[in-house]
Amino acid sequence: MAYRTTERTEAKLAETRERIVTTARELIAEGGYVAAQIAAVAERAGVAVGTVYRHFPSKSDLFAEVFREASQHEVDAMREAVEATPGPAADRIAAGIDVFARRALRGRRLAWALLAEPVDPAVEAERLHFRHSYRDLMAEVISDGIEAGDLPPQDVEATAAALIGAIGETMLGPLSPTANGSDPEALIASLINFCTRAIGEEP
Amino acid sequence: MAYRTTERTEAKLAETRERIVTTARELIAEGGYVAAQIAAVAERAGVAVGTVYRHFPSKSDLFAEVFREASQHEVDAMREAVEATPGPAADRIAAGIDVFARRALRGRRLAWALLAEPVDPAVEAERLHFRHSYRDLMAEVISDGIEAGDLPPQDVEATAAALIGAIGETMLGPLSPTANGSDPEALIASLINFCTRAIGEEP
DNA sequence: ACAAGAAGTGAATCCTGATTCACTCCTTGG
DNA sequence: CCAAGGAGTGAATCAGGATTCACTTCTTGT
Repeated sequence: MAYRTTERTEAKLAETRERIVTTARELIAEGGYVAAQIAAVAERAGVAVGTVYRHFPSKSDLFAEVFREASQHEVDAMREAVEATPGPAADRIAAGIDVFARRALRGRRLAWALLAEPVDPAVEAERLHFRHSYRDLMAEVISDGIEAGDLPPQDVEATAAALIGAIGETMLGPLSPTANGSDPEALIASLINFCTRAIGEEP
Repeated sequence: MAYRTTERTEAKLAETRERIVTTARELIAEGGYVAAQIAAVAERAGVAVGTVYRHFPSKSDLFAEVFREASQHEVDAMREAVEATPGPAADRIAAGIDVFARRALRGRRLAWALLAEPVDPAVEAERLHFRHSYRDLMAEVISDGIEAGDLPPQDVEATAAALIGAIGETMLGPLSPTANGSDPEALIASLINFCTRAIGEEP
């Protein structure tokens, strides 16, 4: 045996892999899944098609990873906002939505891809996980609010799911007024009002 | 000239066309767009593939029609419920949601396909129209409510969009508790509570 | 019964990408 | 410098469906 990958080589490998993932995310952010063919990723990343397959067994696997990283990032941001906010449940949820909304406004395409654009089953599984995280985060805060007496009793899961739907539709859905350049600040304010009322708090 | 289609022939033509559309809708209701290949539609409808193309220039056109009919039907049902309900805006919206929710529970697959499953652009245009109709219906009622002093002033469009999102997610989305057999009645009640609060009415 | 004009048929073709793999190029340890 | 063990390459292959079209089978009016 005369060849065994050394640390330097490993690093180069990892770098290439990373570049592929990053490129894939960029392409999705620009044109959604349709624009993210393996050939396109390879070209933009400066490698051959075969190289992509040396790092990922299939397209699904590559995109599952892209998805996982990107969504984790989003959820972390929202969680951080929620946890950094003191006060009653309504305020904490408002803070979370605010962060979500602003992040979604930059990078609509990517946000939409993460939240709603259809993909193959393997990637869909990642999305489900992602949505669950969002919902659980909301549900947790609402539960606390109910216990503290800030919010009326309610089906926490259902409320949380409905909140996710409302947020997604308002910011990213086909009905979203953000599509036609209306004032984003006003939209965010409306959304927060809506959600605040919806959980049972007077705005 | 020795042949000109007669009334009887026309009728047979129309019947075949109708059968194709109906079959396509059934297939979507059973397995979504993936299950609705032209070949499958043709076979189930008892015609040859070529015949489908004699009636519709392309797959998109066929499904756009399926879509248009089905969604019109849904919106009509909701509109009817809203218009048949007297009283304050909150009650009317609750009635609309109730109808939507119950219809969605039967035929989840079709409802999801209509509302959210990804499709090609031509069909997507129909969906947009469909969602707009829903939103406008909600928006109209909310506006009336505000004018009548039943509801607080708010961005009507944004509220309506958020409602659609909340309803869709709750009843059909991947987070929907309906997926795992929880009590549908309770879910509908929660949803209506949520929406009622969200538009600014005490439940 | 016949010819013209349509409608029906489905095997063959096309298209769009994902996936493979025989071959070339590097790295490494001896 | 050499041979072994990977890593990189991209043209060729596959696959899944939509779409076509040369040919067959009705229908109708004379």
